[in-house]
Amino acid sequence: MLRGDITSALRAAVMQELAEVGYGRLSIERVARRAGVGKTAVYRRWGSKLAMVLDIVSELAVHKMPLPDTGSLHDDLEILLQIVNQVLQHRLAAQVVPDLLAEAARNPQIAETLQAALRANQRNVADLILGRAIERGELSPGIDTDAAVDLIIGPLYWRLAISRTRLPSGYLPRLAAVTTAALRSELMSPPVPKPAAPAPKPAAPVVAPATPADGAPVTA
Amino acid sequence: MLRGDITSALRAAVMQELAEVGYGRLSIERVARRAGVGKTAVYRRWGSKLAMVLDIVSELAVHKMPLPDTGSLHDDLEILLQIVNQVLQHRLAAQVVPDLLAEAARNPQIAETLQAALRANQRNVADLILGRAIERGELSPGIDTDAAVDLIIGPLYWRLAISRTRLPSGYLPRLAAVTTAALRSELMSPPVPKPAAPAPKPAAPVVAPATPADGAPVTA
Amino acid sequence: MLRGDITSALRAAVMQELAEVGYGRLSIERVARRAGVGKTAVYRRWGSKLAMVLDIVSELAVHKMPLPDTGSLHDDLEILLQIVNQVLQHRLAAQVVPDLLAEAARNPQIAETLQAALRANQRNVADLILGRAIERGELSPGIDTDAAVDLIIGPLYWRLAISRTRLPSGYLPRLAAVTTAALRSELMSPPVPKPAAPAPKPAAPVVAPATPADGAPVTA
Amino acid sequence: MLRGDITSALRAAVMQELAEVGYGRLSIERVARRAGVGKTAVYRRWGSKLAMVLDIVSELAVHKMPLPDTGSLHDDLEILLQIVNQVLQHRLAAQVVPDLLAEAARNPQIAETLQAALRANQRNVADLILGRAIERGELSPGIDTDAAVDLIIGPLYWRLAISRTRLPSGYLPRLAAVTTAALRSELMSPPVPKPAAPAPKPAAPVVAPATPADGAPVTA
DNA sequence: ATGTAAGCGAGACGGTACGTCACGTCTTCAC
DNA sequence: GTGAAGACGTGACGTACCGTCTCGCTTACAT
Repeated sequence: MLRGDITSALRAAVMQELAEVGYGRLSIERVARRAGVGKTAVYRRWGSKLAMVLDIVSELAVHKMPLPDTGSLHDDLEILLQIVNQVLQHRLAAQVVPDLLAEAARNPQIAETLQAALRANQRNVADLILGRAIERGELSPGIDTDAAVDLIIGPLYWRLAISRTRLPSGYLPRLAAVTTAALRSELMSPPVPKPAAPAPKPAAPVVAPATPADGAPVTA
Repeated sequence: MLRGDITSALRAAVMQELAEVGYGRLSIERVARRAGVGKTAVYRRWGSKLAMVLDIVSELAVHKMPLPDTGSLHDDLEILLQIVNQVLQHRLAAQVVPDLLAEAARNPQIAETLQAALRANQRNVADLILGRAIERGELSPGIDTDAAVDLIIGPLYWRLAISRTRLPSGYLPRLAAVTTAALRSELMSPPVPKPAAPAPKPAAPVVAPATPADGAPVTA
Repeated sequence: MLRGDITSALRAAVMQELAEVGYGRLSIERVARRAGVGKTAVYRRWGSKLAMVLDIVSELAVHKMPLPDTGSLHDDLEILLQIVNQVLQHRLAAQVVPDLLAEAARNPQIAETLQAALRANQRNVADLILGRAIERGELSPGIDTDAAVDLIIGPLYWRLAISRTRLPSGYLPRLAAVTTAALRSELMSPPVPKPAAPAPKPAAPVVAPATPADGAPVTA
Repeated sequence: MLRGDITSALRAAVMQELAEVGYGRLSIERVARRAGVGKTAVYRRWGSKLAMVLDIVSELAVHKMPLPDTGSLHDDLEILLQIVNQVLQHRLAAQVVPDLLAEAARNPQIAETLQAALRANQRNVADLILGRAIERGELSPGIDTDAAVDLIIGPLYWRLAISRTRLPSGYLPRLAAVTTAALRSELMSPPVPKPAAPAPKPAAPVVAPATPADGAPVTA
């Protein structure tokens, strides 16, 4: 008969701790202390830090977000970007999301859970917005949907989670417009990756190994 | 008179620890043990974990990466994407970069150092590739260079560091081509954010608050 | 709520460490390791190495030893010498006692504790055995009890703790007999220190300063 | 060609350190610092802390002390006691001697060295004073010389090194007289350890095991 | 109404890491 | 070659948390 108020307090405490110190430094002890609760109360609910975080994060992600369906690719995209913007502006999410994504690179269970959450949640940008656009004939059926998702989400995620600089007014609509145009380009369909001004064979020699003695160059 | 070989061993150990456990869990003791060295050897070089990581990361980032200068925006972009791809494919970088970027959201010193590294290192994608393209007349002088950088880097970073799925053959050239086209679009210059198919004023009301009880929705 | 079994393990470990390396080299870390216990378990019980040793040694010393009371000075002495012999033959005591006594010359707290332990424990050879002998008329009431204690304990302690050579059979009874006779001698009562063959004032000139340049001669 | 002044300074420093912290805590570093000298200066002279201490202590002990030879056992003893008193009153010796003797119980090399020093130095109380007394007929040839040494040295050592209480005036002459009488007693010759008031065989049962659970009783 | 089960906090336990200090060893320079 | 200087690994310091585990206390359901 676990007490619900304690469970809620723990959930909130976990999110705050995740934001403040990240998954790596998150400790059961701090969570319990923050929730004003004994450590046993935590272990009675989840067997480990990982289980605890996975459970809480999964549950949160399930909070359905409204999927846009305006009938036009451009409008769908603009609304989607606004949603993403809104979510990632949230204090907690802005800290927790990149942290968990980074942790996912180390911990397969986290990666899996996040993937599952994304998938269950949206079924997805790709499958819905793009799918509908294809059905409407706005996009070519041959489009590489993975690459399309990169184009749609990538720039905004980079700006919000990495650069973390303010968006100038009009940024989101402009990004929506540019992305829409790019997606419509026939370049997005794999068969003919022929660039406008072809660089015959530029690649390998131009790029030096770039790997220093012992470590890896840190650059993005 | 610090011994160089020990310093190198420590540098390598720090990178490996960063990759394995992340900045949050990185401990001086483990670094020293991994490098086969006493803790004192670490403290003789850096006063704290933060100073150590900042120094090592800065130094690594300084390893100049060759900046493309082919004379055409498209070719520059393609080469740039190849470089980024190459760097982020590296085992260590793939783990360390997102981790440090997430940590940067918490630790201003890390944020600052990473920014400085990026800036010093490239002076930058924006200032060079874009600048030269503008000089050549390939891009409008009024272009929002911040947004342009988001467009260039965002999709590939998302794919390599977040989605972490394999790139299909032809991905990079296609991305370069699409991005080039998008940058050239008159949409990228702020004055006239008039989209092709304008969405009159859809924004705010469409998107619900989306903030659950205590936490934030986890979505990207 | 400290666990008694752990306290016991620590006590034993302290004694063994004291025997092996002495008070000077005794370290909390080794004690804990030897007891198969965390350092915290030690610090939860005693605040410092000194407090720990003092407590343990005090408690051990309190283990009442049976005080002889046979009705005759000689028998009391013989039994006392047997007790002392038995105690100092014990592996641990043989190492720990001289070590702590030497340390006591440096550390007043140790000196005090040892004195207190001795006093509380026996109330003492002087006050009891000698006292009863005086009451019985076996010894003169004017006897210098301090000197008497020196006579009683000194030879055996020297033999067991310093010379550390085996006792020949009959040693203890003989020592008891000789000591008894000496104590009974009228020489032991201060008023008349007149020796049999008095050496009027031989002392000073015969004995050279004997102090070398920088150190002191090591002799006993 | 090691510099003599530095060697002397080191010798003095070693003795002072021995007195202040004892052999266990004595460290090359402190010795060198105290002598105002580099650590290398020490290691060039002695290979280890043990070798250093052994060498210095041996050399000091060799400083011949004048052996009394007055022609009477009592006078010899009184002078001997005065010498011992004088030596053990010396600040350094009072600390160093018991410390090294305690350490000798752990370290065979120290034990051996001290024994050798004593032997070489005196050839000895036993062999000389007692020997001469036997030759003069003052003592029985059958006397247990080891036990005799215990009787001679033990009480004073106990008083000076263990009890460490002031000697009342007349203490040494009285002790010399009592000891002389005791040595002359026919009890000191093994064959007949018959005591005045014989306690047939009281020993074993009277004395309880006295060994507590885990440690050893600390008593002297 | 009482007994039993379970949630709860408190906190002792063995660990790990902290940042510092002292040490014995070894190497590098100045004389 | 003698000396000082100091970097090196080791190990201990006393503290702080951590995850685990064992306690009494209390609450609440079932008898």
